[in-house]
Amino acid sequence: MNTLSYGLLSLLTKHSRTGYELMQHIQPFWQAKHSQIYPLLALLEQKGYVAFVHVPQSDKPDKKVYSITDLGKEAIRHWIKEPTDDPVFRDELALKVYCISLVDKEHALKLLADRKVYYVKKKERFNQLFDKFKEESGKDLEDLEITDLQFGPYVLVRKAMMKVDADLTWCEWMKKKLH
Amino acid sequence: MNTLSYGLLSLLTKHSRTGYELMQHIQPFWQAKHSQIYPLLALLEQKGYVAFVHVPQSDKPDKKVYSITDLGKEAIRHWIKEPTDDPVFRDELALKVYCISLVDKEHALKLLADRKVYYVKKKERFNQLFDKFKEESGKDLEDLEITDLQFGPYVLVRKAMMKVDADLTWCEWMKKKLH
DNA sequence: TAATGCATGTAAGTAGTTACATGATTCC
DNA sequence: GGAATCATGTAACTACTTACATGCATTA
Repeated sequence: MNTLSYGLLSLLTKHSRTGYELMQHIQPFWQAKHSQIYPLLALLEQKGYVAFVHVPQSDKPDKKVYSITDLGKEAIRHWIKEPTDDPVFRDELALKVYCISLVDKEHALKLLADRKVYYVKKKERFNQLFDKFKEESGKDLEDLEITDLQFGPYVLVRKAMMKVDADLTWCEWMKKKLH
Repeated sequence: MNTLSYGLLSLLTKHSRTGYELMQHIQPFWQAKHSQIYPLLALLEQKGYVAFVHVPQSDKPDKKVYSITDLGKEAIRHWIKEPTDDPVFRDELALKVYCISLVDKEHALKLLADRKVYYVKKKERFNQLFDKFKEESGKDLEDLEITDLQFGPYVLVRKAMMKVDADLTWCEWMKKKLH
């Protein structure tokens, strides 16, 4: 069982989803393609950690809706208590910035401007997610308890928002430094 | 040529280093093991992007000190101008936090406390790096120009410091939420 | 009419990790 | 006496990406 497998189980604790939906919703936390997810779901099903129902559709392709089993929930509880891997962060931009003195100011500004566009889009997506949370849960988000299924996803959105703000602050700081 | 290969070239623009040193210094920007780096250095040497001198040592194992060639610098200038890959961030903690409602408050606090230790250590390392920069460059770090070889590494340390502060802020915020 | 979204899957390739291998020195 | 650091390398494995494959509906 690799980390992504546990990640898929984790997403299924909130509600049932198709492989396609899992692929979409895991993106903010773990970048994975459908070609990696579908075989893992088959393995999870073999092990009895998930179960699926086949749902035929007429306008769209048929789908498999996966749910987590009690065995799957047990596996998750065990996993959470084990030591956590250090986060892995790989950014080509950082490697380019390291040797930025090799190119002129214009190219450096282009590099930064492109990345800023990426961060701004990301921020918008998280803002939308945040608004969706506000709609879904009737009460004030700040009153969510750890026992609430929404708690985890909510605090993760807050984490992502804090980080993207730090990234944008750096972009602005850099722009000023380059005049 | 993969991204890590360009990363190695990038580190060599500052000064010559051994494979072992490259492995150590690329860690903050790109996590890679020596077993991945040594074969890539051999390829870079074959292509004429780097050159090495064999340095025998008596107390420690002999080493190969690599330098970037003019051809290597050309390759880097071309790479910087090409579109940059989106950053990849994979954090097992995020996946665990997603389904944190499955475990009790004590386990959640343990999870957070462990990660805080990791971030505090990281912050210390960056503070030390920052101090080393201050020593090395005679002038005020804020006066560094893009043409200065130190500029890139310096702004990256600042980026890392901003991000680790955001991470620690989130940890504190979480701790309060969990009482 | 070309692209995008929905929806699943496999095959082939690249990237990254873990383990094996060696050996002196230093630190606890 | 055992672990960590320096220093290089290869072998085997796992994880991840890209490409191939299908097909209908909607949108630009």
